[in-house]
Formats: sequence, structure tokens, C-alpha cells
Amino acid sequence: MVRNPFIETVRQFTPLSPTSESALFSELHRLEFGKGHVLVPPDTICRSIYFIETGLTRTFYYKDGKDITDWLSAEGQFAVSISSFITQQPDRRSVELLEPSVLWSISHSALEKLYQQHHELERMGRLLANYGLLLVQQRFDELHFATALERYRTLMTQNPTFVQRVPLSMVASYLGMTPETLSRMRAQI
Amino acid sequence: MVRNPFIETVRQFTPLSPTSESALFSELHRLEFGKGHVLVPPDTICRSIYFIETGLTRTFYYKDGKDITDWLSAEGQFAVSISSFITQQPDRRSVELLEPSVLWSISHSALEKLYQQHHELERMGRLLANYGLLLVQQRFDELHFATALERYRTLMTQNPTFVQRVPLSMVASYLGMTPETLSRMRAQI
DNA sequence: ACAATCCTTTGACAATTATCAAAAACTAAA
DNA sequence: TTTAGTTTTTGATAATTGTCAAAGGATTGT
Repeated sequence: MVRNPFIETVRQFTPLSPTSESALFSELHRLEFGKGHVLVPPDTICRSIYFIETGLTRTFYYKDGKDITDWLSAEGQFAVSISSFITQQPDRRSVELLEPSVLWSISHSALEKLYQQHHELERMGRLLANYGLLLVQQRFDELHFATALERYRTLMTQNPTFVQRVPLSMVASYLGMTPETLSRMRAQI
Repeated sequence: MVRNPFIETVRQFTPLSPTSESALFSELHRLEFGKGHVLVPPDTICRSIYFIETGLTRTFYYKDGKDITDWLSAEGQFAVSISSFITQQPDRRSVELLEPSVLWSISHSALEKLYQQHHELERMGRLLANYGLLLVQQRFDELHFATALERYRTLMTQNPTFVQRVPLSMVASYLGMTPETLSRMRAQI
């Protein structure tokens, strides 16, 4: 029974045999980086997925010269440039640390190999993809027809720590608004 | 070698052995319904996923009394209330036919059984979930920081038939704007 | 502690998009 | 074909959000 935060999170999705667990564990790498470290540079292939033991990351890209925060992940969550990881093609999205972090990474190629060898791990991969789908769909719904104030309120109930830990200019683009608009939503309580 | 549009599409994601193919095929049901037929009523559990051989479907829900088109699917694509299907919990999203359609359905429980029995099919499920993730992410990006005109233009290049086949009021909410705004975007060419 | 920088807020104004109303265009049934 | 109903377009106006500029706060390094 491996004791590792990545594995323990994965177990909540599907039970794993000791064989699968140790095979998975043997491909994990523990990483420690400081604030500002770039996990995935822009226009490169995202070759690993990162589980956050402690710390905070953001995925972002530039559109028309503007810095757009696409995703935020904290402890217990995954950080990845999702479309690049799935397609193994370069993507404009970049991933960086907003706080010094302890991460567990596994490479795309190692995962592919594990998927081939262990049906259980293939299932884990499917369930993690399903989970990701739910998360993206939730954010999609928010943007679809919620006002700036509604989106801020949802964030305050679902991820209040982001507002404390992430610069507001990044929270603003995460929510699909300008920093000025976010500041005004906050003033409205 | 099964000849079936669902199976042929799935083969493009991953190769399937004859055994897996016939196991999958044996769980498929061919369905034919007229325009307006409701595949998934609102606030019910979406128990099947539907592959469209011919026809057109939309997923929609009501927010503040307004009808919002969440997703459109045509021949060669899948129709499903995605979060309900994944969680097997009720969801406000409803799925209906916009044209008379020929569909191939498979139930969630049959899929679960097949996933258990055939590693290859579990892989297929994982790859289909990955594909869905890419699609939702693309639409998320659009809404995040593209203007109404940009969103209309993207639709015209990526799915021009939707504009011809779907009532414009539904295309408008699909794109996250009012019918009046869509009409004005169209007038601007 | 202090400067230098960066982040956030505030204000004035502009652009985008929504709302409401009515006219025009289209569709379907008799 | 004509009519009744629905959808789409157009117009006037309002609400929301963005842009630009400047002031106020906070943070960091020396």
C-alpha cells in the first residue's frame, strides 16, 4: 500500500491493486520548485502531468498581447496544459508556479506504457479524463450566460482561497473580465 | 469486421479486435426518431450516449426562464447530456432532435460492463473522454475572450452547416449572445 | 527604512452587447 | 394561394463591461 498523495487521490477514483499501485508509483517523480518556475513553456509539448502536493500553479497564454489565465490549480489538484498533453502537440498555453510547490509528475510516455500494461490504470486514466471533462464543463457553463458579478460570487463560494492567493489581475482574466471590472465587483461586495 | 457507423468512428480513435468489436456491436441499438423527439428529458439521468448516423440534436437547458443551447451535434458526432452521463445523476440539460435522425445508442451500464471485460474498450472510453475534453476546452476558449463577431466567424469556418440547419435563435445562445446580436453580426458579414 | 516597482482601486468615457418594440421575412396549414 | 403564426431583422435606448489615465497601496530588495 503505497503512501503518496498522487496515489491516494487516484484511489478515490478507482481501487488499485498493489501491483498497479507500485507500477504507477515507480514512474512518479517528486519535484520541488520556487515561485515563478515554468513547468511548461509556451509553444512546447506538455510531456508530463503534475499533481500538486503543496503549492499553486496557473496555466496561461497570450491573446492579442494580453495575459490570460486559463486555469488555476492548488494542492490536491492537477496542473497540465491539457490540450497539449492529450494531443502531444505544442500549444500556446504555459504553466508556471505562483507559489513554491511540491509536485509529483508522471510523463505521458510512462502513462501510455502503464495503460498498455495495466487495465486498472487505463480505467484510472478514463476516470480522470471524465473528471477533467466535468471541471471544464462547469467553467464553460459559468462563462456561457453568467454575469461578471455571478462569476465572481461562484469563485468566492467554490475556491475562495484563489482570491487570497492569486494576484487579482490573474483572477480577473481567469473569470473572463478585466482587473478593473473585478475590482468593481469586489466593491459591490 | 463489423460495418456500423458508430464502430467505424470509434476505430479512428483506437484499433479494436474482432472480439471487442462484436461485443460492442451487440450492445448498440439503432433508433429512429422524428424532429422534436426528446432523447433526454430535463432533470433526469442520461442513461445512454447517442451516436448520430444522420440528423441533428441539441442539448439545452433553461436559465432564468431563457432557453440556452448548450451543444449541437450532427452526423458522425455524439449526443449526450455529458455531466449527467458521467455522474449518472439528474441534470437540467435536456437533449432533443432538431431533425429526424438515425441514432445508435449504448447504455451507460452496458458500457461499464464492456469496460470491465475488454481492456481495449476501456481504452476507447478513455480516448473518447479525451476527445470530449478537447471539444469542451475549445468552446471554453472561445467564450473566454473572443468577441461576439469572432465567435460567429469561428462557427462559420468550423461548423457552417449549423447556421443553415439550426434556428438562429438557438445558434445565438449556443454562441453566448442574444438573437438580435447574432443578427447584427451576420449583417456585418 | 526607503526607494522602486508592481498591483489594485477609482474616475471618466467609450465600446460592446442586451433589452424592448415593431416591422419584415419566412413557414406551414387550410 | 392566403392567412396565421413564428422567426429574423431593424431601430432606439439602456445596461454591462472595457479602456485609458491617474492615484493610492502593497511588496520587495538593498
